Amino acid sequence: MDLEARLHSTHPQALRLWLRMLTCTQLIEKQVRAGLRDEFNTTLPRFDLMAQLEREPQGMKMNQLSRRMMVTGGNITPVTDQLVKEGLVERVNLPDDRRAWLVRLTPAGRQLFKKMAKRHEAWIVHAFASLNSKDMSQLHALLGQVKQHSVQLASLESP
Amino acid sequence: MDLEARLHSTHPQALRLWLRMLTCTQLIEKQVRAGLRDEFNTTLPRFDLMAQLEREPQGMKMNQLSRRMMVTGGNITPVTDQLVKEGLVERVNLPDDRRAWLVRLTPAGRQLFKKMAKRHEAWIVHAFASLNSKDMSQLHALLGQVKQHSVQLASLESP
DNA sequence: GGTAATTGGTTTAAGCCTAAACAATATAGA
DNA sequence: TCTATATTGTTTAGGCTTAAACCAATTACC
Repeated sequence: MDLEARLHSTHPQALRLWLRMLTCTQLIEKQVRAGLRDEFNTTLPRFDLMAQLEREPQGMKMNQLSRRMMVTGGNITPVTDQLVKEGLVERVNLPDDRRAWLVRLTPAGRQLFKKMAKRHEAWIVHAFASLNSKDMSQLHALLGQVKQHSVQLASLESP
Repeated sequence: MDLEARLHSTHPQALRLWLRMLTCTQLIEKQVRAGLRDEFNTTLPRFDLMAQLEREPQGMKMNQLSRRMMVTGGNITPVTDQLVKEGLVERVNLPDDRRAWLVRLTPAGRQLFKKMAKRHEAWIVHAFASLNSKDMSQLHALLGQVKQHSVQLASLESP
């Protein structure tokens, strides 16, 4: 009873593969969102933003954040606003560029993120628990090919 | 410069795999959305709804639609409204249940969907063009395991 | 037959997302 | 220098999404 149900038997392999991949991603993503909501009263975009910042202790510009998170710039502003309001993130003035901010985790943000990341990791490990290590690296490699191809296409379109 | 960039080397295999899968899905989905917008001035949810209806010529109840599309019920109403306004879909009264509608494609909707489906299929085939047939069935099988596991988890949580 | 629980669809509030337009600042080149 | 162009972040309008509350109709069961 999911997306794959609509397939004609004549549809090509790629279409079946795509719908299955989409279903998997949606199922896992729903679980992660539900966990973040139920256990931490937060959302996936907020978690993702914090995850990016955790990797860059000196902070990141809004711009960098939107590229890393693969979302448009107009998205980062309200999510950052919310995290600032919660005291998890701060905006620092950049002396050499008065247009830009440097966004970084506060100590409270860093501390909370550690807890969230641990739970997040557990959910993901659980989601892929039916695969052994060899399966996972095979899947990783195959998706690597798909990703590389898609990235090339995307960069051709917007040079 | 994407989601995977934030990984520590110590993060487990499952997390790396998940982020790569997410990146792939997002890249392909963005291309599909852009295509639907640029070539047909429509959106992915509208296309998905029409795709479900195309499989069921006699029509579907709103309820069925939301389950198949894996979205909540409140979602189907405005998307259906829009498609009705465009004359692509119609709501038919159900004689034996006055609460429910039967939603089905109009002839115009069916005709347009055929064109869109053809293009959609081409985009997806293109997205997976870097994989040969054997790769694709391997990927399909691995994702099948992941899906089955996730579906079981989901059904345990909401019985 | 009559109440209770369920089901079908809609509405609401809140949040995320995009594309496009915008203002402020920075940079490059004549 | 001075102007054109690019970059940075924000805002806007429109649409999707969810959870929760809601109403109407149906079904189950006493």
